[in-house]
Amino acid sequence: MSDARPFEFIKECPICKSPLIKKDASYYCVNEECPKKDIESLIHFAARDTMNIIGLGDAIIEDFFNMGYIKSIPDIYRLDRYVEELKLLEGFGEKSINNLLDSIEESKKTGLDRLLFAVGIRYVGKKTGKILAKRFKNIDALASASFEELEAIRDIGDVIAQSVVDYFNDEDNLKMITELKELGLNMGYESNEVEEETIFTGKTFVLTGTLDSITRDDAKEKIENLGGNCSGSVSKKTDVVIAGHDAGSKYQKAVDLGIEIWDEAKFLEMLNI
DNA sequence: GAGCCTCGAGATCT
DNA sequence: CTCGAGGCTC
Repeated sequence: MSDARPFEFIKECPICKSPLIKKDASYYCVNEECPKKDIESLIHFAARDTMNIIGLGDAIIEDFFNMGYIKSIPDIYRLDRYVEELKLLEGFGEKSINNLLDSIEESKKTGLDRLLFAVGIRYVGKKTGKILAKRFKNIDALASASFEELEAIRDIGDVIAQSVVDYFNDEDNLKMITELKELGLNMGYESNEVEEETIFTGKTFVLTGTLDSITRDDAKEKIENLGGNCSGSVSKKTDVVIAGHDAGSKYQKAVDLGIEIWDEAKFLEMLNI
């Protein structure tokens, strides 16, 4: 790639035929109006880490988008209008559609932290969503927060503060939030974290290697619910490294830095308070 | 010492 | 991205 040009055209977007540009390791369509962006934002919304709607994966979202059933995020919660029609689609039946609608209904309860991540506010991901949800408790309080108020929060700097202010100043975004509220989505946040101190409280953990009895995501969630933090890399700020089998460089670094190491058995024992 | 800048480390974002 | 450390100026 030549440095003289701002970007290099590679190929065309399969959806709208506009050129694609390469940014980091991925290709992006230059067309701001490209429907692929809408599809991707819907996929992100329904994904496991966000609203966790089972039965609404990327392929089905793309199909439903192209067929006109889901054009926007609120449309997901209006899908029940088409229930009889959907059951007739190839590959769907009574049971799969009912399961899908159940999962959509269930996702309404999810809560503000994941909802903030799901709607795609720039720089607001899983962690920042939780920080904001915890601090403001409901979406109206967040929507009326000032830049100064946001920037004063730990781990929120000027860039994220501005991004949040901009998001809630946008009429389209506000309209969508209102619709979601009317459709019955939970716009509040109740912490499921334990109040009392645990061995995990305030400590930073790093997971490495393979754990047999629990997935990495579940382990992370449990640690966080018990008041701990998880990070991806070992540093002098790491308190404990949890090492499954076949652990690699992170294990070695923990040894070098003299950081406490728990094996899976020790970790399970600690979870079992 | 307050104010401003740059830089690196660590963590996060989609 | 955020933030704190360290250097520099006034």
